[in-house]
Order: sequence, then structure tokens, then C-alpha cells
Amino acid sequence: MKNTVEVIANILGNPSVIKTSSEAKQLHAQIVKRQGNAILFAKSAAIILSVYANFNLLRDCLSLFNAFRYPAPGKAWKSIIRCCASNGNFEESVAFFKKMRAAGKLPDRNVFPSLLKTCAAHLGDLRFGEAVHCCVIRVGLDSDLFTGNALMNMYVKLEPLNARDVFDCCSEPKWPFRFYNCLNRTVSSGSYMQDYKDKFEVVDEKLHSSDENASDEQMIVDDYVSLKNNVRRSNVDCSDGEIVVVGSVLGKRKNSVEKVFETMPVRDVVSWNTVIGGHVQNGMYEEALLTLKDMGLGNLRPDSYTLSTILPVFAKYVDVRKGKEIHGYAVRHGHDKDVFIGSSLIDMYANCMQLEYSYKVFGLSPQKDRVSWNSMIAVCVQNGCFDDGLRYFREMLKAGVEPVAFSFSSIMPACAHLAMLCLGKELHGYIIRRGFDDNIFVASSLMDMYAKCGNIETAKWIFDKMEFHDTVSWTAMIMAYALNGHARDAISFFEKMEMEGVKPNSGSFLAVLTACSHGGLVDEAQMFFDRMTLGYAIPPGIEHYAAVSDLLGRAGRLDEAYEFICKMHIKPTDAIWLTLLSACRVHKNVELAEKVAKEVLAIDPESVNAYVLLSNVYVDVGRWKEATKLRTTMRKKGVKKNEACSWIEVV
DNA sequence: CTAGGGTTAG
Repeated sequence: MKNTVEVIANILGNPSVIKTSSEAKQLHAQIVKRQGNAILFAKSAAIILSVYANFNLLRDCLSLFNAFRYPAPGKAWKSIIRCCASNGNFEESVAFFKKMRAAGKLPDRNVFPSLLKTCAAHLGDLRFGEAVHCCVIRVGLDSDLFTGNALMNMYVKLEPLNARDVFDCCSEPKWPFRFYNCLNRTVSSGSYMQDYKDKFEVVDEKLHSSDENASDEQMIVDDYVSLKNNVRRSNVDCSDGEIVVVGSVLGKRKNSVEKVFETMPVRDVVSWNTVIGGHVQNGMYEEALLTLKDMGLGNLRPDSYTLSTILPVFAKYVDVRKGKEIHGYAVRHGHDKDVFIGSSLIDMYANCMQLEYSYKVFGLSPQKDRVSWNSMIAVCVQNGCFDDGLRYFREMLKAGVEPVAFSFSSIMPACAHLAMLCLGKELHGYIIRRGFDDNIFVASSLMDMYAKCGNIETAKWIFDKMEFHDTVSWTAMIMAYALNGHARDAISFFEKMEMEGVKPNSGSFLAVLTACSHGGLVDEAQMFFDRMTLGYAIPPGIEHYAAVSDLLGRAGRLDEAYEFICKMHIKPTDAIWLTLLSACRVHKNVELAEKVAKEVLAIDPESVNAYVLLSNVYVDVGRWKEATKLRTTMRKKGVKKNEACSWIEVV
């Protein structure tokens, strides 16, 4: 008897000897059998509680905790808060923290990390997180390493949500926002950049002459001011009509992450990784790289977390050389088997148009998890390798990895592009059985698939069933109408979307412009184009220009189309000119056709289409000599027509 | 005795 008590006391003195939850329960049972002394019970119960918390046994923790007489001892509080947090019971965790404060117990260094994790995962409540930060300072734990790391993580997760309000970011960048996005990258030169340079100079003058009547340009002034304030290292170079922004422009005022970081007396790899990750998440890539450099200047070596955090930066920069350097570093330091790094590498190589390397990395990774499979599927589909995407999807199923919502929204565009309605429907069935059909990503991709397969009713049915519509799901519906020739429906849906307060983005405008293009609605298209560029300040992409110029051309407004293309702020592609060229053929405008063909050949001297189309124009107006001459030139140059092919699905 | 990471839709 006495022996047992001694054993129990020994174990309680060194609880780390308990290796399994069943041992913990045995110990608990022995204590319950012998309880009599309330104080002794309280002491041992707190220890058992922390052991239960280590094994993540929430129910046992709760029943044990509730048996305490109020107020429970300090050790019990931190165990229960930790256990609730790691079980995902965030509200309860916070509630216990509040009760603990009310009971006058001082939280210590073990409480805050789990509590802050709760704040971060609980999403959204930055104010509460800040309150906890205040509490940290008040109890004098702001110099604690783990607490500091947890604080930074909390700010990384919660502060961007706030920053978004500040900038009122619609999902698309506004024109001046292009500057924010062209970090370390040359922006294509063109009239638009020159325009902006001029405007900025005008505004600059206005600002310095403190002319108060600049209201008509207020928006530009505002953006200009914020831009100027945001550029920290004076690295906007407008010298030759090209604007190159080197370095982060979003790194305006210091954010809380940086503030916490700077006040930390001791930092470890986790601290650095958290700051780097925060920068990456906020799109502050240059800051992230600088921080990485600073980290190397100290005695800290990047670990596998660091590498998988920094790789997306090179994916965004499309800098495969730097990405490979990281890959090499990972191999040299034995991190190349890490699944997280593997997934980042797959994505990075694919973004840098080196899909072959993505395949290799994936093939060589010893353990493949859900994310690496899904990354592989996504990059295949995004790069147009639909068959490979489908193959990987099937292989994933064969490997026994359960598809998630992510998998379906990644694979569905493959069905859409290949117009494989049968497979799409099969997957739709799977999606419904798994209950993924209320996922907004999955639903949007399904709508797109049905629309591309001509099944507009089902697309509408899915749209109506969704409880919440975002820009993408609205856009998918507009595109569904557009692709199937319902131009007016597409337009009215666009207007409905605006009325519901959902901001259209560049994709939505592409959809509505496509609708106009298919419906021959020239004036409407121009109106929408202006609304996009002037009203919403969304910079048009090549597809928007293509839709409008194609429409103008087909309506016979050839000179307007030509003017329109010449005024583009990005370099026209040969494809854009070719659509105009074929419009010239339809409307038998030889002079313009010659001019346009010259433009195409300047971009692609071997362009078969330019030769063929121009010679067809000559044929159509009966200028046989010129047509023959052109065909001869073609043959001399060795330009050959490509063979065309198409396919259908046989059911 | 507590903290950090990767992939989606038009």
C-alpha cells in the first residue's frame, strides 16, 4: 500500500515518464481510489490534467477541470486553455482565458502561445488579438521568444484583413495599383505608361503649387500621394518612359509584425520564418527577400520552413534561376524530401514554364500527400496539359488519396476545355456524394464546365442553388450566357451583379465583352470597355482589347479598330492583328489589309496566316497578280500551312 | 513546455 503511494508520488514528480494515454488514465484511477485529502487531490489533479492535455484528451480534461473548486490552480488553467486550442475549440479556449483573468490568475509564458494561436485561427478578431497583446505587455512577457513568435503569427493572419479595408482593394488592381504589382519587374512600355508619367508630373506640380482646385483629378492625387508615401527606397525609375519599381511599395508604415519583431530581444528561426512568411502573404516580396538576407547575416541557417515560404516568391517573379538555387540549397541540406518544399517547387517550376521539372520533382518525391497531388493536377491543367491532369487525378484516386474540393475545382477546367461533358457529369456526381457542391470554387468551375459544353440550364441551376455568389460565380454565369449566344441575358446578369453590390473584375468584363462580341453589340461593348477602364480603373488585358477590336472589325468599322489597336497600352500580339486582317478580308479593304499584314509580319515574319489572309484579300478583289506573288514569296521563304485538327467526344 | 509552412474557379 505504502509502496503504491510512493510510486504515484514519484510519477507525479516527473510526469514525463507517462508515455501513453492509458498509463495516464491508470494513474488517474489510482489517485481517485486514494483521494481523501482535498489539497493533495488538487495538486495531483492539476498534474494529471496537464498530462491529459499533452495527449489531447479534451473530454477528460474538461471533466477533471470541472471537478476543481473555484478558482482552479494556475497550472490547471493553462492546461485546459491549451487543450481546447489544440482541439479546435477556440471559443472555449478564449472563454477559459477570460475566466482565468477574472479569477485573478496571472497567465504565464505557456498560456499565450496557444491562446494567440486561437486568435489567429479563430479568424477576424484582430481587436481581441490586440487585447491579448496588451495583456502580454502588462504581465511583462513581451520579451518572451515563444510569445513573440505567436504574436507575430497572429498579426500575419489577422492584419492583412484590415489592410484590405484600408486600400479598398477590389479583387483587381486599379491602374495605379499596377505599380504595386510590378515589383522588380519591367512593365511593358507603351503609351499608357507615358500617359501616367505625364499625369504624375502634372499632379506633382499641382501638389507643390498647393493648388486646391485639383478635385477633378482627386483620385489620381490620392493614389499618387499614397504611392509616394509607399515607396520607401525611392526606387521608381521613370527615366525613359518605362516605369520600373524595384523593391516593395506596399512596405509603407511598419506593420505590427515588424514592430513585434524589432522589439524581440531574442529571435530564432521561427521568428525569422514568421516575418518572411508575413511579407510573402502580403505580396511584399522584396521585403521577404531582404529579410531572408538579413537572416543569413545572423548565424541562422534557413530551414525547410524558410525554403517553402520563399519559393512562391520566385514563382511570382518567374525567376527560375533563383528558384533553382533554392532547390539546390534544399538538396544540399537534405530538405528535398520535404513534401512542403516539393509542392512549392512543383508550383514554382510550372509558373516559370518549366513543367518538365514539375513532373520530375513530383516523380522523385518519396511521399506524396494530398497537397502535392493536387498541386500537380492544378499545374497540369493550368498549363493546358489536360490529359496529364486527368491522368494524375486518376492516379491520385488509385493511390488512395481522397480528393478534396480543391481537387475538383482544379480538374474541372480540363473537362471544360476538352468539352468532356460525360466525365464532367461523372465528377459532378462524385462531388454531390462528397458534399463538395456547396463549395464556391467547385460550383463555379462546374458552371463553367456545363457552359462550355453548351448546357446552360444546368449552369443556371447550379447558380440558383448557391447560397452566396461572389464575383467569380457571377462571372461564370455571365460567361455561360455569353458563350451560348445569349448576349442580352449576359448583359442583364452583369447589371444584376452590380446591383447586388458585387464588384466586377477584369474577368467579368471579359465575359460581358465576349457577350457583346458574339451578339454584334458594338456600342455596348465600347460602353463596357470604358466602364471598365474609366469607371472601375481596371487595366485592360490583351483579351479585352481582342474582344473589342474583333467586334469593331466584324462590324466593318475597320479604321476605328485599327486606331483602337494602335492606342493599346500593351504591345499588340499577332493574334489581335490577324483578327483585324480577317475582318479586312470580309470587308474587302485592301489598303488596310496590307498595313495590318505588315504589322503581323513585324511580330512573326513566318506568319502563315498573314500571308494566306492577305493573298485571299487580293483574290477576293480580283488582284490575282499580287496574290500569286505573295504565294511565291511564301514558298520561297518556306512558310507552310499548318495542318489543322479537331476532335469530338464519341459517347 | 508553449510558436511557424505548400496547392484551387472565369
